[in-house]
Amino acid sequence: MRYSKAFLPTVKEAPKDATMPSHVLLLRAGYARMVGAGLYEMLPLGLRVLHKVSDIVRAEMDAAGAQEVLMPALLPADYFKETDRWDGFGDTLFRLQDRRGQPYHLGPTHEEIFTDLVRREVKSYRQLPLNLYQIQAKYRDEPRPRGGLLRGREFLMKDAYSFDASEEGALASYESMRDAYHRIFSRLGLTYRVVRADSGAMGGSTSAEFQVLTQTGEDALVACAACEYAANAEIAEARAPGSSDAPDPATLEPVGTVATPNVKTIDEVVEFIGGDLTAARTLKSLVYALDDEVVLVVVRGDRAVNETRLARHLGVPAVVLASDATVERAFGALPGSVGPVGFSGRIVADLEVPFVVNAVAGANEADHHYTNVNYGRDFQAELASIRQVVGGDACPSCGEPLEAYRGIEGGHIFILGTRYSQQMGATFLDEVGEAQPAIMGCYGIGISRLMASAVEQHHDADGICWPMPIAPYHVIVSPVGKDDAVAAAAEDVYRALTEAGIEALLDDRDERPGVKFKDADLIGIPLRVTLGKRGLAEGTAELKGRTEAQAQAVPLEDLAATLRDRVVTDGGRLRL
RNA sequence: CGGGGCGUAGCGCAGUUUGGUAGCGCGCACGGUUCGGGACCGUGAGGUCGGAGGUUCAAAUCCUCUCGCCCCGACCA
Repeated sequence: MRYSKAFLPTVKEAPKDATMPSHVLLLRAGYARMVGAGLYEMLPLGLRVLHKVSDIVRAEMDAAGAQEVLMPALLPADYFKETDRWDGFGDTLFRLQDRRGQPYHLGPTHEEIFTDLVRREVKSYRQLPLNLYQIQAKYRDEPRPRGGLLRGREFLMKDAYSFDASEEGALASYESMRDAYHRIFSRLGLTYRVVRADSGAMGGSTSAEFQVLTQTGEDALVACAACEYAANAEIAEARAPGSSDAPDPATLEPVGTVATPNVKTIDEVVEFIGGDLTAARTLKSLVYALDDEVVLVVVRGDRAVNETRLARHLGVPAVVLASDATVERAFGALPGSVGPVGFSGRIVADLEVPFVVNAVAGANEADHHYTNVNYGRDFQAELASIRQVVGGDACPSCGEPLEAYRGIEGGHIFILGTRYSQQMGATFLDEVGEAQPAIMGCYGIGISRLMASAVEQHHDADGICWPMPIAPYHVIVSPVGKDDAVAAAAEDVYRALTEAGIEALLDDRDERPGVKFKDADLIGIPLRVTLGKRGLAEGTAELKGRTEAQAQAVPLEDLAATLRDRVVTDGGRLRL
């Protein structure tokens, strides 16, 4: 492509609405334009990237035995009504009517339509397993679109649906997709983790999220640097202190009482008592109200309670802090003065609590705290892993420090079971002629979201730094200076690269070198070949990787071969 | 949906408090000088000030209503 002919509008200043790096850069570098909240136009460069991502996804899906189809985006309401999602999806569903007043919607996800197709066409176990997918726009009227292409109201998604005759088959389909996803995310050049998440209301079934690690993602994660452990912070746990850390009984001091007027928070306690007291040597006591009882929850003073884990431990959907009145009734003191010592009700303590020696805790009396409180001697509790994990905590699987990340959910796979097939009557006849509902799985990848995720992960102060496999072009050829010989040499190079199957962008604009370099960096093409009259006199061009500081001189006659090797090594695909 | 903020030239902004002929930078067009990291000089085009209604001799500015967008939160296959 010749830059002079390309529809490639770069801008110096970002629209003020854009805050995320990917949003700013994709707009500035001429990949996309916004037309409304969560609605984007894909310009030529952006579409090239989407195609590259799609091609990789398609190749790996096909290799895993899935078959591509294309379903309508505009769908009659009947299907969602069959599974109660017409109401269940709520305001997120884009609803519309045709001229006769018949209700339709734009597909936010396509379980029903695929299930319908299969129930009409699949009659026998001999036709299973079957895995169908599509790459298509999805529509969701999000309460709040944000982050540019990261959460739009229209977005490009690959969704696949597997149908199996048995549980084992469904698991095999799921595992095959999981393996394919690993290959896809690796090939895309993304740093990612497979993460267990709270399955929430959908509940119970096997699922995994493929999270692209970034500083700006919507989900908080922890991931181990040393092993494969990674989890959504909502459900993550840390390795509990070992028995070798157990307190020496000889060091336990007798319990004392201190007057702590108007001292409520842990920070205030630490400051008021002073000395060598730290928050880690206090106990934080929180009171949660269940239907028929109150539960005292104790964590180390510098920790936060993970309410998702607490709710799981208690076997309830969600937990709510008790009101001041409830707390006073149960403890004779208000929050800020409550503690486990002397409380006869249910106490749940985090696994770290037994290792806090001679702790300060609320005395269940206004304006008083106990000192030298020790678990076991002074109170007992159910022990459970209920604290919020933070970066630096020990990995539950290998003990090495966990790192805190934010992640962008780029893919999600799960086994659906028979929810849809049962409700919609998608059955097949098994070996003995009995009708059985197909066991389903579904597997999504946010194509346009991954494009933005890649930018979140691969950019610097000057612009985007595309991984080679999804870069819109492999190489940008930048002749500098007004010399005719340079321009001619650039044409030769461009032709040679194109013939070698390398996707090259020739910056043949009549612009100053600084402008060309700034645009090249902004656009983020992985390799740049600079031609100038100095190098030309020696028969060389400069080759510089987007993320490299130094350029290297390459003889012109070696250029095509050198670039070919480099493109292929970096995961690019030659167009031959 | 709750809280906050913003709509003025293609983009980024000033002007609104205190009503009085709509400005700046970038970009764009033309001419000239420049040419290895977003050059410089000159000339010029471009805006119903988000929309509707009202107050006033006069509204970007004051009042009412409305639409849109962004951020935080709630929500989220």
